[in-house]
Amino acid sequence: MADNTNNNNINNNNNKDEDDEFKEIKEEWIQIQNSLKQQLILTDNVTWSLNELRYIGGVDISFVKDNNEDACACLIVLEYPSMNIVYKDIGFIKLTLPYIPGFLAFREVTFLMEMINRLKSDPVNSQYLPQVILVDGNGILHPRSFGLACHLGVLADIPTIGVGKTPFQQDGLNIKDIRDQFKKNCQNAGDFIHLVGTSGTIWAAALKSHKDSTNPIYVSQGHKLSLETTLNIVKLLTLYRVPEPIRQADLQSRDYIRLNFKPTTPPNTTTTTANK
DNA sequence: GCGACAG
DNA sequence: ATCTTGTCGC
Repeated sequence: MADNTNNNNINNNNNKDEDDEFKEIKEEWIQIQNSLKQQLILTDNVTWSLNELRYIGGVDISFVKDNNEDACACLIVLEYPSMNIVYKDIGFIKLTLPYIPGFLAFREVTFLMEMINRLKSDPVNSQYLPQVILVDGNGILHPRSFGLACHLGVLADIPTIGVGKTPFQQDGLNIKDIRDQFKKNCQNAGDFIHLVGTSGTIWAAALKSHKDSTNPIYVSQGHKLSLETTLNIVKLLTLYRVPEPIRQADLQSRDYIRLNFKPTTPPNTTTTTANK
């Protein structure tokens, strides 16, 4: 009865933390996404044409600082081309899962689906069900070609677009090369470069969305849209660096937290005296 | 051993 | 994601 209970490997205590504390759950999640991936469509698969684009959704989740479970989820529907907000679903949520790089969908997608399903079943507002949803996170620009935008699109069966502010570096993609090419080739708003991996895969586009933007946004296919159509839609909806549906969802959810979040235990645990 | 790692 | 002031320009 010695104390060498886990000696399957000879030297396994020189790594960072534990050896992948999420290894089990990751394997499970990969299987789930592999299954969903069979339903993913990366060509134009919509009944409308661009000049019939009217209702566009944007989703985002904002977080409370120093707090791992309280957050605010928001679904915005904009009318194009007026850009008026015609529908808003916003409220606090309780996060249950951590952020694990490459697995953002599992942390956020259930809350996004709740909002979409609420709209789908709303007798008054279901007319505003968006024709396409812009997602704060990548689409196929992802280690397993299935980012949050893809995951949400398949579950909701709605066309989606992934919009990221930082890219995954995979398949030979490299942030320095991307920035160099971007700086060289993208001078005006609307200019973009394709992100082509070593394998020849076109993962996304780095888009100069606004004339004053130094950094690109990374636009990748989510579901049911070609990259070309995806980019055309993003360009139509961009007034600032971040496309308006996502920008509005972000602004609204941040405001909501600032105005409505009440800490349960204020940082006043020291003084219980001196009230007169 | 080292770098990368959406939000 | 969040922490933060100013600053440059239209």
